[in-house]
Amino acid sequence: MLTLNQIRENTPEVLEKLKKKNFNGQEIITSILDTDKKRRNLQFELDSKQSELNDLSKKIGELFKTGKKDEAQVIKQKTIGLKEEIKLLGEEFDQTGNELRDLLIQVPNLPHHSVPPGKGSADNVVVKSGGEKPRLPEDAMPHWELGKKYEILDFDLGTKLTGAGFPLFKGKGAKLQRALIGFFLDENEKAGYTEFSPPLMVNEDSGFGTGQLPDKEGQMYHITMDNYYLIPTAEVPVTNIYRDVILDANDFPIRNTAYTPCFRREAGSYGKDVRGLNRVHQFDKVEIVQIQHPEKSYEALEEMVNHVEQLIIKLELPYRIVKLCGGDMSFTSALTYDFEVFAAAQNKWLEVSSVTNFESFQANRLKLRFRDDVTKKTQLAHTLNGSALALPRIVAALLENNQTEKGIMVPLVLRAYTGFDVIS
RNA sequence: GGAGAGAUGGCAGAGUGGUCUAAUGCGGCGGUCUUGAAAACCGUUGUACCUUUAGGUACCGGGGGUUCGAAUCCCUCUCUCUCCGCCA
Repeated sequence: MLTLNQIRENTPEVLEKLKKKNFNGQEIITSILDTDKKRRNLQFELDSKQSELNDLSKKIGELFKTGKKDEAQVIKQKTIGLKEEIKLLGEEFDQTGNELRDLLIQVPNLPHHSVPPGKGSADNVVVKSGGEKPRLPEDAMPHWELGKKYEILDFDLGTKLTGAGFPLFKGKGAKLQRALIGFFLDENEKAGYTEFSPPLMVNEDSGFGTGQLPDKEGQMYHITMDNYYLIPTAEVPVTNIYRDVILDANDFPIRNTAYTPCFRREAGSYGKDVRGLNRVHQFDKVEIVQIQHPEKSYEALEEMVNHVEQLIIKLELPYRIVKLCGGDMSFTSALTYDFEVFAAAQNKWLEVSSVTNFESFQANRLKLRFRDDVTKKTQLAHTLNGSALALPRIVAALLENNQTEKGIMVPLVLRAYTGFDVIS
């Protein structure tokens, strides 16, 4: 959520930036400014009346104390009309406040100046690539067939237990999952991230804080009986730790990491790259989150990008880093780098991480602030997050790229975690 | 699931209808003293919004109500603690 100050003080600039995100904000920004003005006028009126009533009440109190009941009765009469006015004004004020909020949450975050223009994924910019695409044997298989062949991955049983998109890993497949999680967490810890193991369900406030609610409500599994949501990413609990928090400037940087299963309904995406592990309803992911000083958040973003890149390099996967264009970025993002690895048997690039600086967009919803050392005033912090890394597509690429006549070779860095070198 | 108690500032903790503009203590910050530090003493110490020389309004777990006036009374929800039951 943008702040009113951002919109009030730089209206033309805001409109210009929104255009880059393919969002025509002219109409909504105008009504935000109007509604804001209206709300402020109402507040001034309401505050004045309230102040008047408070004065009268004090007087009545004094008169009662000194026994002048008749005079008190006279003043009491005066408060009747005033109270009615305050009630009506209060209702209008609250309503206007709600209208303003409803408008504000519809405006996407402003893109960073370096975000490339563009309408969709075709306009994203590959900023770096690395690793080598493997040469596969003649009879190379996609990962869903490899999973069957080596009995490590069973989609049919997952469907039996739950439904489509809930894969079941078994034997060395299950152990590979555990190895990857351990490897990622250890690497993140070495890079200065503190490990968390958060709740997998969150309440409405948390869903709102990181921006999943209300707009992406249909993408989360909702436990209606208790009004909880299954988390679509660890970002939600791990960032909401800092909801309604005022940090000290020297608390920065905060670096957190967490492994969690992630649950996504993926409504509306049926039939689009959904084979095998490419798109599933439940998957494992290790997430990194940073809370930073506004002046340092882009440094932090680069640091996170470098860190994620190192993880992929250590897994020996061919990859590319993509800077998302204005039209392809998420609603909440100011700047996003996607990481894609190449799954050779499918001949496809699969997104395995999305590293984003939200600037103060989430912080404003979260009321996540810090106290400025110099001015002693509170100010919104910046939040960032990224996957380090999401497992299923990494597994897909590992299985496909590392298949040999002898079986699937486990990357060197994982062998201490798996306890085996090859899946055969 | 049943019964009871409770939720007040960074923390502890008083306040049960009218200077509450929230006591007091601890902590934090500034100062005096000191070679320096500690102790002692003095001062200061929440958030947000409106208007801005100065003010004003709201906030005592959330929401609603009674009243001229609510931290205080009533209703309701959430959470915490104690005991019982069930259970990994």
